[in-house]
Amino acid sequence: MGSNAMLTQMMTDRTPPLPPVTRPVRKLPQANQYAFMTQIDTMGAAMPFARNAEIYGENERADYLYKVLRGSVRTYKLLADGRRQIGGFYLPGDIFGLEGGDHHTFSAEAVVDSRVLVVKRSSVMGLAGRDAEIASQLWSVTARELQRTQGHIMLLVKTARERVAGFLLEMANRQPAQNEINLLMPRQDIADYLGLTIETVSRTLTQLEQDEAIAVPKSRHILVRNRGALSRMNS
Amino acid sequence: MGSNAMLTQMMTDRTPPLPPVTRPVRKLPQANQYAFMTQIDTMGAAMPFARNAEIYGENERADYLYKVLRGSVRTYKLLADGRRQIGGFYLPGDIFGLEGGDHHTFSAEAVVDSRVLVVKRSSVMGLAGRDAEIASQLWSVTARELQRTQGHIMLLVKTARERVAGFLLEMANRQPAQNEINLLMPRQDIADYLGLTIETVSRTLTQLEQDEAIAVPKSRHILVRNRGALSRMNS
DNA sequence: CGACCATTTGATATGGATCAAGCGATGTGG
DNA sequence: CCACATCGCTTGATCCATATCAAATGGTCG
Repeated sequence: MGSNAMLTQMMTDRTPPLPPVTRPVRKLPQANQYAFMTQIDTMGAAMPFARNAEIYGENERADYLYKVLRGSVRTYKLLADGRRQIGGFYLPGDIFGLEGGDHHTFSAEAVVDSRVLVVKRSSVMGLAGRDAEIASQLWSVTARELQRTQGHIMLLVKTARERVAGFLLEMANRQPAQNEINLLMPRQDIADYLGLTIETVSRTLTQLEQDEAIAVPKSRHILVRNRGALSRMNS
Repeated sequence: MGSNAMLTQMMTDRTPPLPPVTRPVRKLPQANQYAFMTQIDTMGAAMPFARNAEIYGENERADYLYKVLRGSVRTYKLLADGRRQIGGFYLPGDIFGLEGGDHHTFSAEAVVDSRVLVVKRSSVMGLAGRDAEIASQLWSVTARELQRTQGHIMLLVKTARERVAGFLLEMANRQPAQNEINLLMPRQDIADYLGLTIETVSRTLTQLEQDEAIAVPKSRHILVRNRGALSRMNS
């Protein structure tokens, strides 16, 4: 709630054109996402968010859309009894907050201190109305997000082992170093993403380590030792 | 696999313009979906599918998109060990098969004898490139599907009772008679949609009936007796 | 060093899966 | 029209994966 006022303020102090963003190169199915990103980069304002700071809240008006510049963002929803479901983790280059309705269905928070590009939704929609290329890229981003959530559904019906393995592969594929995962989020976030408890996540990681599928030199630093074994737990 | 050949054939025998489709009026967030539907109605061919017939298979090229005219369609994915996850149920007026990649990530089958409008994806994409209104509606359909899958995720992390209650509410909201649900699918489909077993679904329905939240005069015919009670199991 | 927070590990409880009948509709052939 | 096979659904008994409750360990920062 409070963040919307802050956003509006930030949006109006027209920050100078953004410096080129340095980010790890990520393999993406469609290369043209970069064009879209470059386009909207000039339309918004970069904003810093401290670790755990709210970016927007569930049920707020979805007047902006967002791109991670640095750090990481999680979207989530709270249930009546306090359970929390995380919808996704977003890394530099990822766009989030793009939803069908005019209100957000999830909340968004910074996982670590982060920098986020904030763009007025109406500007993007307006541009898409005039430029077919932008419209197509807007659709691509949304469709890719749809695919991601479908993959998330497939994770949630599996065993704990399979869920954790799937999560690790997903993360590994998004990191520059293919077999080295730097988790930016605590175990509780992983648990809430996978619909498990923190204890089960921890135990499962220990198991995977004992089975020599992974190594865990530090709790937030995981090495993939046997990708085949992890993959076999999927599909 | 086989269906693609059939589709191609159907698509080429240019069936005459479709007769106006009669369908129950459904409450939809965006009324303009109808415009989109009317537009694409003229672009494709109507095809019949028998109960359980495959409409397309996972990993096939996504060269077409589809709209249910009559009956019902389910999308699903099989896991290595034979488990089946249903991604969604589509009713008359619903569009399905619209995916980000160029290959389908789910398979689609008719739940009951159905009639489906089949439209070349490239035609719709081409039209969207020239007509901003169509492009916007294409985006809306995709974004709404994204919201649906997010709702599905929220279901999958709940208890059996909550999942079944959520499913019933979802179905009730899609039926013309708000408190009367005519299930077109067998219990196994419900189970595979909710990530439960058929036995658990059955037991849970019995429980809900004992708690007077619903009545089940026939196994495929459910009456919502206490919507509040069902809703309270959600959120 | 000590306080605090994140993570792991251990012991026990439980919701839903599994295994196994039973039951009620629907349809088919005699 | 009935006998009986089939299929979809329900109900019962038991088991097991993961949750819950509890405590120990480790890591970070003042």
